[in-house]
Amino acid sequence: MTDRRDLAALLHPLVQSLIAAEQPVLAAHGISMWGYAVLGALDDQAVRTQTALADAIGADKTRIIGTLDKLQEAGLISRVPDPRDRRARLLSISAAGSEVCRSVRAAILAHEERLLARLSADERASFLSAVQTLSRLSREEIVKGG
Amino acid sequence: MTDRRDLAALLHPLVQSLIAAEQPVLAAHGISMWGYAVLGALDDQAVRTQTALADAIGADKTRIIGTLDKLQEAGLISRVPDPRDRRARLLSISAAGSEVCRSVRAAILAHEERLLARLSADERASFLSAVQTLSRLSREEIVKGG
DNA sequence: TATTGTTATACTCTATAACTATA
DNA sequence: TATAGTTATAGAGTATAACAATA
Repeated sequence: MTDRRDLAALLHPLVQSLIAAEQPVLAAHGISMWGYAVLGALDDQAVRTQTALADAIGADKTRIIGTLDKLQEAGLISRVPDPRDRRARLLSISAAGSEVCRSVRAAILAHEERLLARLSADERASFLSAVQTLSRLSREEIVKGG
Repeated sequence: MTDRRDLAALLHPLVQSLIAAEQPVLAAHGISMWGYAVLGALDDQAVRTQTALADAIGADKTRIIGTLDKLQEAGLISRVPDPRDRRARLLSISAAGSEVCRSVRAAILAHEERLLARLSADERASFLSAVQTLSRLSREEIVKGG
């Protein structure tokens, strides 16, 4: 191992910059970062409760309410009481929401491709593979050092 | 390019978990995350003003004052008015501070090594190389897509 | 007048607790 | 009594503005 700064110190500023780079794309589509996170989660599969959705994107249930209000108002998601248990809200993405999600993701990935062009083909492939492997670890696994 | 989530979405939770994993180590040495950031910056080189130090670690100048107070009180840094311009504060790390920095870094790197063991040797090397390459980019370069 | 550090203030984000409705 | 969602409140972290000292 060559001497290096810790991963958090290296990655934290990078992530902050990546988030900043996403803002213009999100603003152009009229959605927030949390709105994009919600669309991304619902694009995979519908969800039965807002609490489950919040967990899926690492947010508090109280934190996504305003986001859901806006997405619903914009017609990007559907949010209806479950007829079998009217306490719960059935959440799903609309065709328009799916289109926004795809469009935003394409723009962000295109932007990221320009950054990844700084890496060699080998580095690039291994980097993406490693990021996906590590991002599959749970917080507990990482904290414990699994 | 295989379809994937965007880098910020993949890396943000990972970084949060890495930061959480650092807390016990930092607590054991009685310093905060910002304290560790300051020690890391001063370990490379002394700095003439607090504003320059804040910039170096991506913080606001008003944000590190309490941190500097604590580090100074603990004898981990030296902080004296520049005799040639008494507005500025000459900042440098002490022997004790350097020792704490080294000790904390060693513990964090050892922890991270356990995580990186999940990657193949090839992936691991390319991942670290890529992270260091990307982390050298300025925020402007990343936002613009350089 | 400009700059460095500091303090005071306000703002944003987030979490906690209290409330409503359903079960 | 317990759960889902919502609202209200409070807390942490951060940025902005005002201030004192020095140049």
